[in-house]
Amino acid sequence: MNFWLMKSEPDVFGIDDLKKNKTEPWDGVRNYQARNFMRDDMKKGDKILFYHSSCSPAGVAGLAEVSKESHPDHTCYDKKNKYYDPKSTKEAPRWFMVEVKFKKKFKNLVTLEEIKNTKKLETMGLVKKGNRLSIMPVSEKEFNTILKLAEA
DNA sequence: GCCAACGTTGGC
DNA sequence: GCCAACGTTGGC
Repeated sequence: MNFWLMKSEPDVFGIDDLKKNKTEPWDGVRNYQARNFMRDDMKKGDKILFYHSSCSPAGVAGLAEVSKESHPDHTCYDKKNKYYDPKSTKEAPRWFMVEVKFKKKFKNLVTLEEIKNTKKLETMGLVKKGNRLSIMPVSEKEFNTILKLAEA
């Protein structure tokens, strides 16, 4: 079992949207490192911290889990789609995605500020300088610490 | 809207 | 393979 943090902009797709849709294909990821995590390491049932970025306040908004493992991201084949990539073909797909399932919305957002102020969480990729990945691994300890903060 | 940090692209 | 130019991310 692995643990992950996935970023999303709530103006575009937030925890409430996931709650409403129940599941969501995580399409549009066009970063190789993030793609590799989805393609190679994310397994069904893995737990996900759903993070709201580019908003105020930014922070972990709830929990999700992987409901479908890696499969090609179809949005790169569609010329009209903003994620269209002519270098990715059906024969040799370049981009992959997983499907995520809603688990829980936190009563209280665990804000980025709180995370920064928590000693146990200073190892998180999220708060390391220069890390702008939209998907990143989280340790079980970090995951549980976030849960505690959410319940506090 | 600004801007620092970083990834990607493309000419050489 | 280098590196300048450009695009994107994301907190503030």
